[in-house]
Amino acid sequence: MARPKSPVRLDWVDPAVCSLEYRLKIIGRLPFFKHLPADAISKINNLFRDSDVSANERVYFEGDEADHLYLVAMGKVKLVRNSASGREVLLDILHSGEYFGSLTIFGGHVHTETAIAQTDCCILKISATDFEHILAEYPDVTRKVLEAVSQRLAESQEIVKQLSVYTAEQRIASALMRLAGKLGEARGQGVLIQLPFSRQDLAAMTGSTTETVSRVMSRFVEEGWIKSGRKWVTIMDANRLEELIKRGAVN
Amino acid sequence: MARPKSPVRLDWVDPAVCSLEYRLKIIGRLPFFKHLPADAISKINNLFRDSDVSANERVYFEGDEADHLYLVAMGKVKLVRNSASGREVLLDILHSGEYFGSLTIFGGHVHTETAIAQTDCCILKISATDFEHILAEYPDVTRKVLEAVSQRLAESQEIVKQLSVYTAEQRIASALMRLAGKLGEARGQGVLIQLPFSRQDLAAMTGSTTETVSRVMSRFVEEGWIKSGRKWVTIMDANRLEELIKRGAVN
DNA sequence: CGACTTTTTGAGTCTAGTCAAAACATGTGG
DNA sequence: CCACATGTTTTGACTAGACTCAAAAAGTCG
Repeated sequence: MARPKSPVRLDWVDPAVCSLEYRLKIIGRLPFFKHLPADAISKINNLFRDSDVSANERVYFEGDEADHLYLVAMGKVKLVRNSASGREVLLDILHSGEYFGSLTIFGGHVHTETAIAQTDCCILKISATDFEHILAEYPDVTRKVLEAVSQRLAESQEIVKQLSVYTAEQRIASALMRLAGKLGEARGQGVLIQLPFSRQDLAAMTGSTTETVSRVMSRFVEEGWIKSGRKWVTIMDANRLEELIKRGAVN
Repeated sequence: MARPKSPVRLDWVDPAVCSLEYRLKIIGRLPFFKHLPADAISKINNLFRDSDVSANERVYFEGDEADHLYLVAMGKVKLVRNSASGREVLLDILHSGEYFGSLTIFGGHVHTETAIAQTDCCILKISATDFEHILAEYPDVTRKVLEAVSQRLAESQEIVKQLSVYTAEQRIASALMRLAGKLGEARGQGVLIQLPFSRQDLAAMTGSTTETVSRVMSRFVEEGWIKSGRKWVTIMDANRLEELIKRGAVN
C-alpha cells in the first residue's frame, strides 16, 4: 500500500495577490469591518501597509511593543508562546482573513505571544494610532472588535478545559478537528488540512511531544480515521474522532 | 506541633452591605465605569438589581441564555466548565468588584461556563438590553470593556501555556501565587489566601487531582514555603514558589 | 543521487492518576 | 462539653499514560 505523496499544494504568494482589489476583499471581510460600506473600507485600506514575509520569519516577538494590528492576507501564521524551559506552545494557527496582535492594542502594551510565518505570507498591518482613528470615526467597530475578542476568549477557555481533562489522544484528535474545521478542504472522501504542519507543531498545540503525536497518529491511521504523511493530514472519519473526543479511548 | 486553626474569617453577607452607598462604590470601580462621573454611575446603578445567593448555589449554568451581566458585590464566585467525564475545570475565582457572564453578551448568546457561589454572596446584575443602553449613551465604555476582555484573554492564554508545559507541582505553585495576588491578605509574616477553597478546587484549577494537590502541598509545607489547613493556605515564602515556577523542581 | 529533515519505533523511566482506607477537622445535638 | 456524623485531607500501594533518549526508517529537495 503505497503511501500517498503530499497532496498539499500551496497557493503561491506573489506580489500581485496583494493587489488593491484583494486587499479590499480581505479587509472588507474582517468581522469588525464587514458591516461598513465600500467607501469606508476603501479609506481604511489606505491606512494599511503590506509586507511580504517568508516562511519561518517572525512578524513580531513576545515582549515587543504592541503598536500594530496585523492581518493575514495570504499564507498561514502561527502564534506561539515560549516557556522558560525552551518548549514552545502553539496557541493558534491563522489563515488568510484573520487578524492578530490586536488584543494588546486594547489594553496591554506588549505582545504576549510571538507571531511566526508558517508559510510565505503577505501581511497587512495598521498602526495603533491609525486604528484609533477608525474607532473614533466608526464607533460600532469597537463593538464588533469586542465580539471578536470575546469569541477568542471563549475558545481559549475551551482549550484550557481540554488541556485539563483530556488525554493526549483526545487533545490530538480535538486539535485535528479544529484545524480541519478552520483550514480544511474537501478532498475526495476526506478533508485535507491544507497547511504544512509537522508533528512538532501538533505537539506544541496539544501540550505533548512529537513522539507521542506520532504514536497516536499512527494508531489513527491504522484505524482508518485519518491519512497522513510528512506535514499533512487528511481526516477520513470525522465521526469516530468526535466520538473519541467525547468518550475517550474505546476499551 | 499543633496545626493552626483556620484563620479564615469571612465577612458576613447581610442585606445592609448591598446598601445604595456600597452598590455605587462597587459599580463605580468597575474598570469599564470608573472613568464616569458620579451622576452617571448613579443612573447606571438604577439598572442593576441585586440578589443574595448562598454558598454553592448556581448563578447560572453553562448553556443558559446569556442575557445578563453579573457583578460580585460581596463574596466569592467561581466559574467552572464541566467536561463530559464529569470532572469540572475551575476557570477563575472572582471576588468583590469583578464582573462575569459578560463575554457572552458581546457575541455569543449562551454562557460557556457555570457560575457557582463559593461563599454566600451578594450579586448585582444588569440585563443585556439595559447594558446596551449604557453602551449607546457612553460610547467609551465599550472601549473599556474591550480592554477588560482582552486582558482576560491574555490571562487565559497564559494558563494554556502553563497547562502545556508545567508540571503539576509548578501549576499548583502558580495557582497559589495567582490567588494570593488576587485575594491575598497580609497575615503576620505571610499572605493568607482569604477564601475558603479546598484541595478539590485547587485540583480543578490546575488540571490535577485532590490527591496530587495534597501530596504537593504537603511537600510545600515541609519545606516551609506555605502553611495550610482545611480550606485555607498561607504563603510563607513567595520567592521560593516563584523560583519553583520558573525553574522547575530542585534536583 | 545524496544530504537533510521529519517521522517512526523501541526500551526504559517517571510523573501523576486511581482506588482504597485511615486520619483529621468541624459542627451538631444530646 | 463530649461523642458522633460528616466532609476534607492525607497516606499508601499500584498502575498507566506519556516523556526521554536513542536510533532506524522514510520522505523531500536540490
